[in-house]
Amino acid sequence: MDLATMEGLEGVSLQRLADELGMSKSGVIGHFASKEDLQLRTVEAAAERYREEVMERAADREAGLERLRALLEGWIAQVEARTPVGGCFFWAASAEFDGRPGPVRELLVALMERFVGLLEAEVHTAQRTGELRADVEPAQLAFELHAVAQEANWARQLLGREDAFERARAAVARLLEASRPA
Amino acid sequence: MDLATMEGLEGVSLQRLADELGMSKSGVIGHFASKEDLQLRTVEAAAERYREEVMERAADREAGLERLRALLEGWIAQVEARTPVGGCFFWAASAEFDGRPGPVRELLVALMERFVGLLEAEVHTAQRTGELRADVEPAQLAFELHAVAQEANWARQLLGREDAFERARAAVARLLEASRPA
DNA sequence: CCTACCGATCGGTAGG
DNA sequence: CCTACCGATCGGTAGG
Repeated sequence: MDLATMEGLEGVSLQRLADELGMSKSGVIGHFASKEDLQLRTVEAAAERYREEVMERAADREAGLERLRALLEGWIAQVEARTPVGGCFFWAASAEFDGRPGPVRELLVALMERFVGLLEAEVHTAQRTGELRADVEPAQLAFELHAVAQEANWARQLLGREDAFERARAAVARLLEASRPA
Repeated sequence: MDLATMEGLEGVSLQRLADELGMSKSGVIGHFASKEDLQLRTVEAAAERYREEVMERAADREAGLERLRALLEGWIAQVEARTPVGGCFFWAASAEFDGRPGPVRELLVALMERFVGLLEAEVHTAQRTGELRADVEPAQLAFELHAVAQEANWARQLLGREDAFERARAAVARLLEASRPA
């Protein structure tokens, strides 16, 4: 996961991975059916880590606005903890595979749709509890929340902006506040 | 540029480019000092196209809020015109090179800082003309505006969301409206 | 898990 | 602009 975030999933060659692990190339490939299989399992491992560190912790919080905040803060904190070395695995993988058809792209699409869908569902729940206004469009708010989180990763990884995650937190807080009932 | 946006700057091999152009590999390499030189010139060409299609057109508009809107609409329209084939060159190149030190990364950083700086400067101008409130922080607003534009590219290229650019336009309009004087 | 090997492709050079 | 070639590396296999 770390290698793939920095050098790309395609950039993790079997030999390179073998050197990193102190074993032979055939020793590595014995664990995977092919390089594509290695890539799929790497994406699955990143999804599992994300599920544990972000989704499960948020699931303990009350459904609605509180859980929505926990999902976003969990995402931000998790990526922040991985900077400057690598940053967000899914951001890097998205850009690498958005133009390459195949099972890796399809898996990434399914995972990202699930996460964006979770944000949308939590906005919807917060509307039912009256914590967010009914005239807010869940898909639009989820789009903007996800946008500022991804921007934080971009600004930190490419530009080295140390304040990127604080900017994302401020934007999330303002977006949610602007969506509250009068 | 088109090949690099889809397959990555590293993925454009000299042989691949030669095939595409119907010439020999040595014929291609004769025009460049090295593959890194080819990558640098590709980034420069993309920056030049961006300058012509977005920055120069916006420069004709009145400084302040109107020019800020023109910069953002120019960016959105330019990337929208290139989808679904490839999307935004700089988004793809950012993710590919954010973890690779060297002159290509440095060039990308300089270009992206210039563009974000231009947005910030235009916010500042709009504050001086009274079109935007003085208590708005230019760097924070520029962060959020840039975020929704990048998110549109991500949502369209990876998820195939046809409404991504309309969502970005709506978010830009709302962000600017929320920053106007009471 | 290993060594040894396959054909293909990589960036780049020599020489014209 | 070309052909011909260099050593290195790619994913993957054979055989143990």
